[in-house]
Amino acid sequence: MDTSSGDKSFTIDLNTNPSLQTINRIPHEMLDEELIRMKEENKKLTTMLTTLCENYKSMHTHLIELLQKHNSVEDNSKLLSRKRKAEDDHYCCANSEEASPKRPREIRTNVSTVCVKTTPSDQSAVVKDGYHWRKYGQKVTRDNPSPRAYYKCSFAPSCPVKKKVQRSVEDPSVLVATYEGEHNHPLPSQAQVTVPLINQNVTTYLNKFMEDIDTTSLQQDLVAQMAHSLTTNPSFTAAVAAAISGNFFEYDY
DNA sequence: CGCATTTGACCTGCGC
DNA sequence: GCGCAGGTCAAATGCG
Repeated sequence: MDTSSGDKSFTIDLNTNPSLQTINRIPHEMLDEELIRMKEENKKLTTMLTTLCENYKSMHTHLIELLQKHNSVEDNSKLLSRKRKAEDDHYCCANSEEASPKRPREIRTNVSTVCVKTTPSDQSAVVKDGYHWRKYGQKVTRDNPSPRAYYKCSFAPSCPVKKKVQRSVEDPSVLVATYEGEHNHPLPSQAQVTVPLINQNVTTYLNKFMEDIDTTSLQQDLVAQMAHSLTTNPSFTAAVAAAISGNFFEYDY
């Protein structure tokens, strides 16, 4: 793969169907060499992962700072309704498992928001996340002409999880789903799961952040490193495939 | 017939 | 206390 070209498509052939008979015919010395190479690749990947985690941490810290600034500005704005302010408090504490001190009666746990891109022809406010939901209400809110739908998890009668789904004001093709609570049962089905775009709070920050950095060079560097590590070593891809198929421990370390 | 959805009424919290 | 807005309930309705 030529990462220096303008082609932004990125595919990795993991060689997921290696012939184990071929592997068995490889001399022992070569296997040792491959093992050493794999360890080196593993080190590289570990280093990359560490770097990514550090970048994520710094971005997360930056995000929290920006959100705090953003909320302080909005608190001073008299244009917002009282309920909207309450929602901002709620979003501020999303995923932090902190209840608002102003609302001790209402304990919100594990609140998360996801955005899901839909096709323009798809007018249904349905987010396929693998769980079974029963719609129990719909309301048109003041700040959004699109109706907000209220769902309860219907897979288990005792499951307390609720979901609100509403189309985004900025982009009607984007469904914003807010989940409250935690499922007390396993995921019934992994099939037909709609891939969420990203946490809504992160979206705003990332849009600004990505304007400030050289995304092209960053992406090219990352892609080049990952592609090089993964594709130049057939043994690595064979080992990955073996691990996936459950044969990883057949390797004699 | 049973279940899910719809929708108007009602409840609740909050600011003035 | 009143009004507003979001959230929930439950009877009516639709559908397979």
